[in-house]
Amino acid sequence: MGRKPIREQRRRQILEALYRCLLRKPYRETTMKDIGAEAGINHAMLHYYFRSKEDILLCFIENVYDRYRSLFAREVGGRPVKGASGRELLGKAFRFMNDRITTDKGLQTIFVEIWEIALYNPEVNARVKRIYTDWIRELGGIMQTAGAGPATSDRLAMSLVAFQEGIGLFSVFFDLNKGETMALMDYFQEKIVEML
Amino acid sequence: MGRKPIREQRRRQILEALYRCLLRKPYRETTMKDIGAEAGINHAMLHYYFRSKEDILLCFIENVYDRYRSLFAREVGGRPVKGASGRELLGKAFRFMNDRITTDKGLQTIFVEIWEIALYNPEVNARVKRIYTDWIRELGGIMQTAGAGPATSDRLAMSLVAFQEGIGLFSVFFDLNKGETMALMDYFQEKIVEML
Amino acid sequence: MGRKPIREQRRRQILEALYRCLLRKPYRETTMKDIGAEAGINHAMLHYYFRSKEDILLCFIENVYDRYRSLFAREVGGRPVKGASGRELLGKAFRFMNDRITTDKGLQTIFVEIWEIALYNPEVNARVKRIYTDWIRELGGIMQTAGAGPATSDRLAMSLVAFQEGIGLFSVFFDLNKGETMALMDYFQEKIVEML
Amino acid sequence: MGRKPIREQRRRQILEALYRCLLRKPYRETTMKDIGAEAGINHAMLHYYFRSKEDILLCFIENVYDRYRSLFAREVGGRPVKGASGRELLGKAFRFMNDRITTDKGLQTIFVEIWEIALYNPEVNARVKRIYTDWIRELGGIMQTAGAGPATSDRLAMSLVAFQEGIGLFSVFFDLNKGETMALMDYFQEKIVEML
DNA sequence: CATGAATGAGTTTTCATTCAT
DNA sequence: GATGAATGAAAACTCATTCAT
Repeated sequence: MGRKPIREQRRRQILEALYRCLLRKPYRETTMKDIGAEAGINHAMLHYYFRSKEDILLCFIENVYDRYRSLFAREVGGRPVKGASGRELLGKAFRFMNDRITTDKGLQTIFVEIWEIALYNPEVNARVKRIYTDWIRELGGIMQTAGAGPATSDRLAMSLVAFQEGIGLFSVFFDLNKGETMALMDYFQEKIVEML
Repeated sequence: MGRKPIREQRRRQILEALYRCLLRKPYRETTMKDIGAEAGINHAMLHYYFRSKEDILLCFIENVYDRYRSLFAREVGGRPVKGASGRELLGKAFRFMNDRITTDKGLQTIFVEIWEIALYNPEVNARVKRIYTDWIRELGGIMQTAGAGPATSDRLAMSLVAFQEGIGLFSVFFDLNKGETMALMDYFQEKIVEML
Repeated sequence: MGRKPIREQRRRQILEALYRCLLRKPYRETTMKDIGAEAGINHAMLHYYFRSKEDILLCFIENVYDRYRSLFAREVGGRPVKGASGRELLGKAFRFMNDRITTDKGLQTIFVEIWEIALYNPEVNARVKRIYTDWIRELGGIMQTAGAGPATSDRLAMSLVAFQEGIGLFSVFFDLNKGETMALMDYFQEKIVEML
Repeated sequence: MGRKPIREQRRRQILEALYRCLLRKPYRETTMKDIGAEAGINHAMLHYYFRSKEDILLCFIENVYDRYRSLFAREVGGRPVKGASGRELLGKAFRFMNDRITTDKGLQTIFVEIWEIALYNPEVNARVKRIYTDWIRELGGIMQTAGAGPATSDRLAMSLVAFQEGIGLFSVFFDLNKGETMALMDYFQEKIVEML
């Protein structure tokens, strides 16, 4: 009885459609119809699977965040893996940031979009703030394992993430290629390692 | 001074109104009526003084840019002023960035807004790109006067501006106070000076 | 009793669900999903048991009418029961009206709803008209047994039912309690008895 | 400069259009487009002259009320006019009710509509309640001038208005002609006069 | 019988832009 | 120049009904 529950798949389809839409148009100019078309789904169905357009966005943000968290856990490992020194861990974290985040122009583009929305949308704001807070805390923790004092590591982590976001922004605007972007990041990151 | 033709005066009023509007709402939610009301001008007149809503935005960006260029010229001096050593000039430039730009939350908010629009709007994009290019070039030039080689100065300038934008973004999101923001900037800027 | 075919059971469930829904929302804001949820039945099934939303309403009205007819038959007796004088019968009828109808705020609320729908929906209109016609005729008949001439009894019955509906309406709007409502009814009804 | 301010005229046009619309369709099935078409005005303009569809309705109710209040003042006179005995005044009031309200089928139709909306819409409810309260108070006042004690007059006035509304409702449903409707009203009203 | 999925038409509302005076 | 009025296109969201399993 009843159809195969296809709910989760459809929701994913829609979230992925939003991702692709945001690569072409700002969120506010992306209509429900656009998202539906991109997902190959009647636009009325979007309201069946999500409460509202904003709900889609919120889930989308959550989704992106989760994806990267688990990617990070897989590639870097949240806690210092046995045998890996703090420095090695920090190196891995930097590589992750550079490789998976800062040089992913699509992702950066979407993040600029999300920052902007977060300026005046409290729900989005809360989520964005949490993402950055988590990220900074995570990085700070790793820096401590690599030998930094608590006060320094906090400030350094925040600076580093800010720097990363700035570079990400520029890589989009100046259409930097991966090499250029990484060079900018590397240089700074090396300095940081030296400071520890 | 000679009284300005009313046209210029009105245009300025409108651009200033947009500034205030953008402190409250995103551009795309700001209506022509909002801008008109804020400027104390009938909204139909906005089309008399500007071609379109986008035209207002474009002029607005130009305007902001000009304002800061001339402020910079006044406070720092575009060219190494006779008698000022390169290092001193760089210090002044840093102080300008920190004081007038990065710690001005309103300005930073508006910049986040503009970045986002620039992502998908070619006209805005061109203007924003030019602003950052100029700014990086300017800073690079000063760094050279302060002793950096041309290659290093370019990269450093870009990194510094990226960093600045990242910190500006965070100062908005985490609602950092002036002191906190400046501390983050200073720390990095000192390192840069050391590197020269 | 023999267990009722499930179909009838389900239909009843749905009609009762509509009753409860109408206590919370107007018919036109009540969705099929609402009714389904209230009945504990998948909303698509409503179309299996009824032709359409309107069909549910139509059956609902019939249902309410039948319920009150049989209640009336039980409590008052449709025909002058042997041994009961006309006046006694009329008294019972009045008591029924006051007790079971006019002071039942839920029922009155739903009736206001139904009047309104009947204004523009011919099917509903026909049913509502029949209900009032029957009711007036019934009451008129009783009045005749109580001694009124045919012409007087018709007019009196209609007036009385009109009055009853008016008071029912007010009891909802002014949130009159049972005592207040009955006092208003009683007073008028006594006058009527005197007129016979 | 500027156009002739046509605001009030347009608002009236729209309100009148709503009146005509409500004679054909329930409020909830009346679309803004319907009202616009009926008024001969682009439907987007309705939002220029009124905040929302509900705002139109609210103003409409207010408007109807005002119209009848001033009509009443003109035809009956709010206060016992010098030389007019209480009985005469009461007679005039009854004539007004019968002539202008209860036998106006369009008005009664619209009132049924409004009652229904008032059931679940607090704003409309408040206005409707106020209208009836005022009306009952007014009538009660006149009854006192005609000799009734305060307690009796209150109850009588409420009963009379309830009766009136009931008859109005029936005149719509049974499509009574003016004569029939008035006969029903008159009979009861005479009784009332006798009771004073 | 039952159910989640799908559709299509429709509703209110918004807004940049233009018009008429 | 200035202003209120007008337009038309579009957006988010809703829902009765039907479909597929």
